[in-house]
Amino acid sequence: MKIATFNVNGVRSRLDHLLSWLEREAPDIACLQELKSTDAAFPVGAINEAGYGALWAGQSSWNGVAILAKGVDPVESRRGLPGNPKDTQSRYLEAAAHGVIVGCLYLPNGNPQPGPKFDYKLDWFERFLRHAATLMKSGHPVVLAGDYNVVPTDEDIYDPKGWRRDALLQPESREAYARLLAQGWTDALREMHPDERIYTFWDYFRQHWPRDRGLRIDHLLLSKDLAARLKDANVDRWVRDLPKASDHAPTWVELTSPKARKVAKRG
DNA sequence: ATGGCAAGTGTAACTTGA
Repeated sequence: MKIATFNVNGVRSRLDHLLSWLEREAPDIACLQELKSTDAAFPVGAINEAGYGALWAGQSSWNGVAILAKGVDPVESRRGLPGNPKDTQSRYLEAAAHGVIVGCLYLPNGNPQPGPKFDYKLDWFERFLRHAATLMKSGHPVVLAGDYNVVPTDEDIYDPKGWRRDALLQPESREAYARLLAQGWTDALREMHPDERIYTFWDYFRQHWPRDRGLRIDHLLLSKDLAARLKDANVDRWVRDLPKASDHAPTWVELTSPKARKVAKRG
């Protein structure tokens, strides 16, 4: 089973790319971020025609997350993080599909820092940490997939010095991510590729994509039982190479089938 | 320290992203 996350940077302007990617890679579950679309304008018809059920939490102009599931309708388990009813930004959606619970997140960017946007990022992160701990304790098979807007280590960026003041590399951001992993989550890409430089985002400036100057900020975190089923993880770089591409590439994990439960033999 | 590019809103020029 393949589970993917893709920051589309506008689901309507990227619809052709999204459909091409779904057709070619056929993920069983796909988490989308940065829809930049209202709920009413979300292209559910085209996604259904592509063979996917969908849940979405849109918002005018910015943010927005969606969960797609191949051949089934994902069953919503949560819309928005607990802990702050005043937060109206569409950044978290959670559902059950194909035997797993998937949390789709778009963690705030936080620039410029310091400032209110960075404060919001850290506050959102704390609420996410609390909810992630609850999910971990539940014992369910869970994947937390999305755009975390955190470069976990200096091995996850082409030039840490050039970005040292950026919100994505701040000690507070990295420490929060480390605390998340300390709950017992497995960073699937890093687990599969412990010594490789792997990027999921290349900004639009200074020809960073052709020069492969990227950042690893889109992550899939697996609960313990799912980590035991981890078979492969990687980045669909070809999508980033399309004309008018999103600045992120789809990132995915492949899991083996859950171990068949032993059935008592008759007789 | 700043800007480079892109998308949305809305139709000029801003806000935001990372």
